[in-house]
Amino acid sequence: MLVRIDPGSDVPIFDQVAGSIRADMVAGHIRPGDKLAPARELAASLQVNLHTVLRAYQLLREEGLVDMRRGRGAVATPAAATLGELRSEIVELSRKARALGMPPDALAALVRDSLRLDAD
Amino acid sequence: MLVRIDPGSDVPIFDQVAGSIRADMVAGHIRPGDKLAPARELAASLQVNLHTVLRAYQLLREEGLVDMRRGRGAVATPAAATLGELRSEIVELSRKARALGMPPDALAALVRDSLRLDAD
DNA sequence: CAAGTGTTATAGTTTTTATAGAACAGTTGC
DNA sequence: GCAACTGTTCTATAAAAACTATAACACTTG
Repeated sequence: MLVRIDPGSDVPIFDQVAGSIRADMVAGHIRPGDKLAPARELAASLQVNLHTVLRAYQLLREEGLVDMRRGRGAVATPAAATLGELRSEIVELSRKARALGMPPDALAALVRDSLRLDAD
Repeated sequence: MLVRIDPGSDVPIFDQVAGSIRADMVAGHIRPGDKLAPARELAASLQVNLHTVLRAYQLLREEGLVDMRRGRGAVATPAAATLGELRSEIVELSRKARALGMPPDALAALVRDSLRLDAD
């Protein structure tokens, strides 16, 4: 599990960490049953505080993507696999948006709002 | 131009305003050449500070979606029309994500990261 | 029982967001 | 020309969110 963050980004670190892990689930690099890196260990490797990583992990848990228990660590759930079903759509959308020169944050906000609305 | 915001949301107001306007561009409700509401006027109707609305407008300008000049106001650019090309993809992705019970913020982060990466 | 895990609590600093008021500088239309 | 309206810039403040730091706690595994 390789997590990358950009300290200079305006996106919160905990959000970047969660996003990086979600991307690995979509790509199939993280599959159900796989253990995530221990929070303390990941925090050290990213040179970030333990709580920042834990917040990312808890965000993923709220989304049903990981199971967490003290002593056992964080483990990817079956829901992590269903994420892969979105892969082709996301790739296609990204491709078109890139061709239009659309900034990532703008497209993300667009998708977020679309999903938030009751009907499309 | 109808702008809706949710004061209780965790999404910043300026981001919601920009998002609402982008959504109108995707839907074709705002077309190139259309004038956006004057910042002071929109701020008053949303009961929000002038600077908050201006920040949203300037965000859209940085994305090339609007032209702004003092005295003349904010006007949608040709880029606002190309946004509509993304409509079907966004709708389809939202539909699938909703079926998977995916939270809007999680999907948004996924799309954002996908677009940010050099290659898919 | 020891080592490793997430959990909780408290505290403090930094950054971001949002507000407020004022003055400035272009544009438009009378 | 000028009055009204536009975004722009500036200073200042308050509130909220993000991040760090430290410590203690509780469950799991070997």
